[in-house]
Parts: sequence; structure tokens; C-alpha cells
Amino acid sequence: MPKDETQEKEPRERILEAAATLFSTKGYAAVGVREIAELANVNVAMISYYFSGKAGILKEIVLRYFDSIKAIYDKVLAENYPPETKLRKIVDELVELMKNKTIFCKVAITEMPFDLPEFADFKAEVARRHVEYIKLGLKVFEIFPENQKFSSIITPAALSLIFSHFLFYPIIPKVWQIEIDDEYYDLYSKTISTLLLDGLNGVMKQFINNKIEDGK
Amino acid sequence: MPKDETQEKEPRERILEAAATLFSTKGYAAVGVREIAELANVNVAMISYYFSGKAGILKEIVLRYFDSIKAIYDKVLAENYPPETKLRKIVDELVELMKNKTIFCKVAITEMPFDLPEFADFKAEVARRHVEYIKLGLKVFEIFPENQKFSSIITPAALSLIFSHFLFYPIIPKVWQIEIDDEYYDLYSKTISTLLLDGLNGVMKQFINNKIEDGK
DNA sequence: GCTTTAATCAAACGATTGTTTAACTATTTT
DNA sequence: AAAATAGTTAAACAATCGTTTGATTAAAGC
Repeated sequence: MPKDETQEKEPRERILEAAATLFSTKGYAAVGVREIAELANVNVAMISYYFSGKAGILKEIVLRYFDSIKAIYDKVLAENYPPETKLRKIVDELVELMKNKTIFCKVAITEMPFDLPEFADFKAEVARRHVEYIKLGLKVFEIFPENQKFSSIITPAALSLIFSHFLFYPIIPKVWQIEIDDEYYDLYSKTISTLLLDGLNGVMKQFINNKIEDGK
Repeated sequence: MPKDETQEKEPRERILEAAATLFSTKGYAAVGVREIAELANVNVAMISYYFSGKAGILKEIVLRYFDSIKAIYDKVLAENYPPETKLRKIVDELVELMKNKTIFCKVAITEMPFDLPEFADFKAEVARRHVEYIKLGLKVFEIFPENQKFSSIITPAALSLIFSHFLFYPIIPKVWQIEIDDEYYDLYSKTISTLLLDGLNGVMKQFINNKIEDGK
């Protein structure tokens, strides 16, 4: 059997994929650089060489994730559909993204809740860059365009709703005896879309009622 | 100023709270035992003495979280309300739980997606113990009592929806300029309840339609 | 008051952490 | 072909990891 190393991806990409795989199952902090290097089939020093440190890998993973999100966002918003259709398309695209880039998405999402000093500036910058986008989106979808509190509740709710499957992933096959295939993800996408859209409709009604009660 | 050490909680509890605080912000794997001991104002050896290791702390945190969930579950299920009211009460109680035990809940939830070897058996056991409960709940709430796939989608969706605020917590104040107080949590609880209930109603309709399409 | 048990401590354990160094090979550039 | 750059390596770096040891103090049992 000839060595297929020539057909292997470049070292930098191998490191990124190996790291994403390990981060997604064990979490960023629980993974050592030697473990990554071994899985990527490179020398440990290559991590600092290409990413100037372990933290650099996570930063690139998170950036790639946000770029994917942005691409979906731009694509759907450019189309000329009614708000509800746009929202359903967004959900479909996000589920599709997670199917194709599962480990990258899972890493970006599961590391969000944590506040490590070495990522403080990075996170602030990433958050800043995406604020306008989130707000623009809420305006396009015609969801509480002017209410800060509702936005701060709805946006995380929608995102964690869409990604819920991946947050609970290692638990799900242990609890329910189901086969997770393309058919399952179709049902998943459709169900989450409906849950989100019908739910948002209800919240909109509640929002309007609250306004009336407040005498506005 | 006299030393108030006598009024301090017992060492074991201090360790638990210090660890929960640190785990919730930095994640389990990123926190060292010396950091915990320092914050708890105890000697490092006390961690192994009381919890037989760092992993023991996380196990107790997770167990306490599940006990709280179970208590809420038992309480609401024992009451005689229609399914929708029960579900809304569950959400209210869960939000209340998160307000009072924020760091414990956040730790239990944020560590769920990870699979560390030292917790493999523990997680399997915890999952096993709660399968019957989840299934019983879906039956009581009259939500797809017999459909495995829908259950496996809806249950994680509902949970991550309810807990979404805490998953995104460090991000939220950076993106939206809002004051997070009791009033905010009231709105949060009401909004999430509506989103979930109206969303579930929509999914139920979809479920019934699918059955008809399948010719059942 | 003696003995036993529980609790706490500083110190050291070996293992592992992320990163850097300096030598080396391979590839480009000139 | 010579020089320069890029890529890769094993080894060592200091720092930190979680845990254990053995001594010491405090509390409880009799």
C-alpha cells in the first residue's frame, strides 16, 4: 500500500480539523496541543508555527463559523421573499450548515458561554462586528425592530432553538433509540422552523397586547 | 472588624460554590483546583478530601441540578391543571430556578455537550435515571407520547429554549444595552412560555398532517 | 484524661501543560 | 549553483496540573 500522504490535506488544514474534532467532543480547555498534533499527524511545534498558539486555532474556528453564518444571512436577505419565508429559509440553511460543518459549529457554539481571559478582546470584537447584522436581520424579519429587551430574548432563543440538537447531541442517542440520517434532519429542520415561526407569531401578539396595556 | 469566619458556610459548601462560580464562567476543564481552593478559602487537599477529586465537584453540581429539575417536575405534575397550564408553570419554575441557582444551572447545562472519559459512566447513569421522567412528562403534557423522533427533537429544543438566556449570557449585555433585573426575567419567562406553547401547537398540527400524508 | 476520629495544613509527587529553541531538510528565489 | 526562505523536527523550557503524603491541630467518644 503506497503512502497517501501526498493526497492528505495541507498541514494547516489538518491541524484545524483535528482540533475541531477534539474541541467538539471534549471542549477547548480539555484538549492538549500534543493530542491535536498527533491526530493531525504533525509536529507539536507546527501549531504555534501556523496559529501562533492553541488559542489561535479556536479563533479561526469561531471566525469561520461566523463567516458561514454571515454568508447565509447575506444570501437569504438578498432574496425577495416575505419575512416568514425568509425566516424558514434561514433555518433550513442553518441546519444544512450544521450538517456539513458539524464540529466547527459545535465548537463555536459550545465555547460561547465561557469567558477566558485569552479570548476577551477577540470575543468583544467578534460580537461588535455582528451586532449590526443581528439588528438588521430583526428589522428585515419585522420582529420587534425597535425593542431592545425583546430582541435580547428572541435572538438567543432562536439560535439555541435551531442548534439545540447539537448541544444535546451526545445525550440524544442514549435517551431515544433513533437513527439520525438525512430524513431525520429534514424532519428536524421542518419541526424547528414551525416551532420558531408559530412561536414568534404568538410572541408578536403578546408584544402588541403589552403595548396596549401600557397605554401606548 | 472581627473575623466573620464563624459565620462562613462550611468548607465543603464553600468549595462547591467557589467551583460552581469558576466553572460557570471559564468552564470545568479551564479551572484548576488551586484556583478553587483559593476562592473557597480552604487548602487544596480539602478538595480531594471532601469530593475525592476535582471531578467529584462537577458530579455533585450536576446531581444537584437534576434534583432541582426533578423537584419542579414532581411538584407541577402532581397539580391538577390542563396540559397547557402545566407546561407554562414548568417554564416559570425553571426560569425561577435559574434565577436563584444561576451558576449551578449554567455549569450543568454548559458541560452537557462534552464527553470526557472521567464522566462517561456518570453521564450514562444520570441519563438513564431521567429517561423515564422525560417520557412521563411528554405523556402528561400530551405531546407526541408515542413518537420517538419528535420527542428527541422537541425535548432538547424546549430545554435549550428555556435556558437560552444563560447560554448566551456573557454576550447579551455586550450586544444589547439592557438592564437585567426581576422585571426582565418576568418578561423572559412570559415570552419563552408563549414561544414554546404556540410553537408546540404549530408542531402538533404539522405532526397530525404528516400522519395523514403518510396514510395512517 | 486518654483515645480515637475528623479536619486542616505545607510540601512534594510525577505527569502534563503550551511554547520555544536550535538544528535540520526542502523549496524558492536570485 | 548559491543564497534565502519556508517547513519540519526532537528536545528542552518553565509553569501548572490533580493528587498524595505525613505531620499537626481540633473535636468527639468513653
